[in-house]
Amino acid sequence: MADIPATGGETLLFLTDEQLRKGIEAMFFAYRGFTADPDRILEEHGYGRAHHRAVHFINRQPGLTVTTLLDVLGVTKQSLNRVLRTLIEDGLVESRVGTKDRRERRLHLTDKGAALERELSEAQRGRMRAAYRAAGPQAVAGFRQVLEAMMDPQQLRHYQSMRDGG
Amino acid sequence: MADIPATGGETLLFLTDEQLRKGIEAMFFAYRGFTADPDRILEEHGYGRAHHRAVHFINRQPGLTVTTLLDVLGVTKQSLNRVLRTLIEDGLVESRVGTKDRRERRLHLTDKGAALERELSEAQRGRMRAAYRAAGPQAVAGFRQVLEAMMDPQQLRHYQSMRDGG
DNA sequence: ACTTTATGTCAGCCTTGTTGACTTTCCAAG
DNA sequence: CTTGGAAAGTCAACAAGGCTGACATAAAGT
Repeated sequence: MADIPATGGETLLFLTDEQLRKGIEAMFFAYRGFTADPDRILEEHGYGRAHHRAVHFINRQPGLTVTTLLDVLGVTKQSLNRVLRTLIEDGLVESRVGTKDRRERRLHLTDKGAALERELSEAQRGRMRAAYRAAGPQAVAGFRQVLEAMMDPQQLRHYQSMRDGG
Repeated sequence: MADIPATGGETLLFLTDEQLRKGIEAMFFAYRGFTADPDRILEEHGYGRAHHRAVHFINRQPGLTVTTLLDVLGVTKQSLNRVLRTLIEDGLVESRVGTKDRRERRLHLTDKGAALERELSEAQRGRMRAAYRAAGPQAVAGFRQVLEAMMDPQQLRHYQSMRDGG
């Protein structure tokens, strides 16, 4: 990337519109690749991306409430409920009444749900792993820095709420 | 990131599932931020993301044919046509019969279309610029390396077909 | 003349998002 | 104990934007 040393020691970027547009299109095309493998698997099972997202976050944080999941996903409860209902009906997700507050529904994956989650995330991790290996460790660090800086503060909060594996 | 030097001089990454999952969620949350600003603007104008994508690529490559645009966007002609028709009716896009091959329709933005494109891309570039500045030049290079490695070969082809501003 | 390509269009379907209205359950404060 | 409000679920209706299939037209190529 074109950059020039600044007087203070840090570097200043030449952020031309062309460079920024390149970054924008990189996001667009890469996101397509990012979802391509799970999409294929989901189609075989008769599910969509919305199901993937639900299953992913339930797996990440077993026992989370519907409200929490709504907040993370950023959709309406009606929209989520449609997805959640089919997952529960199909026996992938279990909805347990909260022990302390019995209005809450604590969401868990069943064995069947965990199996689908594994299938989906293995495919997605496979591509991510390949991209990481191809780009190298320094690139990976930069990748995550830029993505984090691109998030809305609310989203960043959800992102950071996890234990970090690296 | 955790990495260990290998015997050959290159580095081997510890690609734990946790690290990969973090990268996956970074993509998910960042993509939401990435589309948030244009989405707001589009809504004011009564358009959707599909219109944004069409306008973006027509602006990038004025005079491109419908078939080319279909290939870049990766949707069906029926789907694109619906979007393209409203853009032409609203006077944002002009469809000119090809001079050499008169079956082709060459797509161009009108002044009005270019104005919307500018409004959208300025918002999106604004966020991208802020993220780039926050992360620094080295991070930006890594960001693009990982994204490129994540694309499908076909998508990579479209991505690379452009002149690179950096 | 015939085939193929590029484009457009109609009809219908699905997923996944939305809003609005309403109910049930249940915790917690008065 | 009653009541307010939060959590959850449900029904209806709608829109955007994907998809398939079928078909029409114009123009290019063989």
